[in-house]
Amino acid sequence: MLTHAAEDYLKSIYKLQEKGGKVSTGILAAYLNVKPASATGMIKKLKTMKLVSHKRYQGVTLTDAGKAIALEIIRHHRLLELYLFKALGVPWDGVHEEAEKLEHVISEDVEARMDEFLGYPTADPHGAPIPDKNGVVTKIAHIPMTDLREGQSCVVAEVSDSDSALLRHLGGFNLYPGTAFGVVEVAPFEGPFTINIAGQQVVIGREVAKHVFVDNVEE
Amino acid sequence: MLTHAAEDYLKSIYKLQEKGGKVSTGILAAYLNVKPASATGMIKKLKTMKLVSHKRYQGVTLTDAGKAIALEIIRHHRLLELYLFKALGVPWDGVHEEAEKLEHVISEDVEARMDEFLGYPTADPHGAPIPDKNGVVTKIAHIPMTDLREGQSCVVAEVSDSDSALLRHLGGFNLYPGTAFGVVEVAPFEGPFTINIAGQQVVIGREVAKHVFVDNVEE
DNA sequence: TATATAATTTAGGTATGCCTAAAATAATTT
DNA sequence: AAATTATTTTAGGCATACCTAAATTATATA
Repeated sequence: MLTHAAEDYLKSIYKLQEKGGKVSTGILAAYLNVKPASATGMIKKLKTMKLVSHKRYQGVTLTDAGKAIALEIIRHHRLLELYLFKALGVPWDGVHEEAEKLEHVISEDVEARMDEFLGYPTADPHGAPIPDKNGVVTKIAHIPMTDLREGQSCVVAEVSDSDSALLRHLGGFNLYPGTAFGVVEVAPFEGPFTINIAGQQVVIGREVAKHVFVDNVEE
Repeated sequence: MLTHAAEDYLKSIYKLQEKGGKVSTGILAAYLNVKPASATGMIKKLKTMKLVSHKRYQGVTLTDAGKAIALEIIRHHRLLELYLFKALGVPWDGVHEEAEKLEHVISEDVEARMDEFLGYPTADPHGAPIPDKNGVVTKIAHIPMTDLREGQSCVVAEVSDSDSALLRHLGGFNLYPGTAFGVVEVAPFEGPFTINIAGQQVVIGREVAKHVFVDNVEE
């Protein structure tokens, strides 16, 4: 069995790999809030377990085995988030932190029961895809909200998680995955968006909009 | 924040203290499946934190602060057991192991939500009392099933947890807390019990009966 | 190309929590 | 009371996973 720390490293490598670009020791360390030297140490250990491949100064890559574990942890995390949200009413800006601890200790049996309770969902409360039992992720390319123009309407697909202040802010506007809105006005010079959401007109700053992704864009 | 190991030690000291008798290093170590030397080390650490008092060769005692933490962990454990059982249908012989891991990571917020969902219960699936938020345990003295005589009827109050084979065995007879049964016959020479439970007549070995406690005994 | 800067790795140290083996202390038996 | 036995504690080790500081390697600049 892997340690929690090792699982966190694999998960982080996967996520950074997804974002594209090479996953250097430094980037990984920064992401995990540890020092580069610590990341080097763990990478060495994961390498002996054949979960990552790594050439000095060249960045890390997950092996198939490593990727499978990373996806398992991510599945735990996202199912837990959704379960906490739906079954226990934990606010969406709190589920991430909670799931971060639970993902390492939940059994496959309990996970399967939560999965069933939730009706085999495919996205967590932030809209991120939940890998299936076999580690298959169905990725859908979403449109950044910042690409929207005046007069367009759409549906929120996903928002960045892990910043709970941002999530509370978005929640205040009802900007949850599945919610539809229309763009009323885009201020010039890369300014804020005025949108019509649930009958309300609200202004969303550009920095905030960068963290929102949408689907079903129509004129 | 305490480590998981430290929490386990406090919980174990509490439970052993409950059973009566002095809690020696050796007994504590055996209970936790570690060597006596390891227990000595942790006791020393807990002592510097003023969570236990300890005089060399004299056994450990929880301080008020230590007892409060022990009860908090026990509350986590038992609420989790009941939640897993009622909300997710985890079989009662599996909830202990699962709760053992979760009790150290569950937040007070999630715990409060589970408590509410369960309607502020006072006993776990094995009939053990759940301490309240303030660490108050309402203990009820139960009667050992082995004290029962022919012709008496009663209601199962509590069974020992932590031995899942035993729990599966008892579950096979419907011998859950809350279930009523009557004693049909007690075999001589400290022999087995024949009981009438849910219309069925079943034989319960004495070694098994030792782990069952009952209430509401009537002739 | 040589040098300065940045990233990475190595080396050595800390804390936790377990271990074994030996020493110290207590309890029991003769 | 003395000797044996059992328990507890001390001493020293190991693995994990972090740290800092120094050495190495790569990259960018002059």
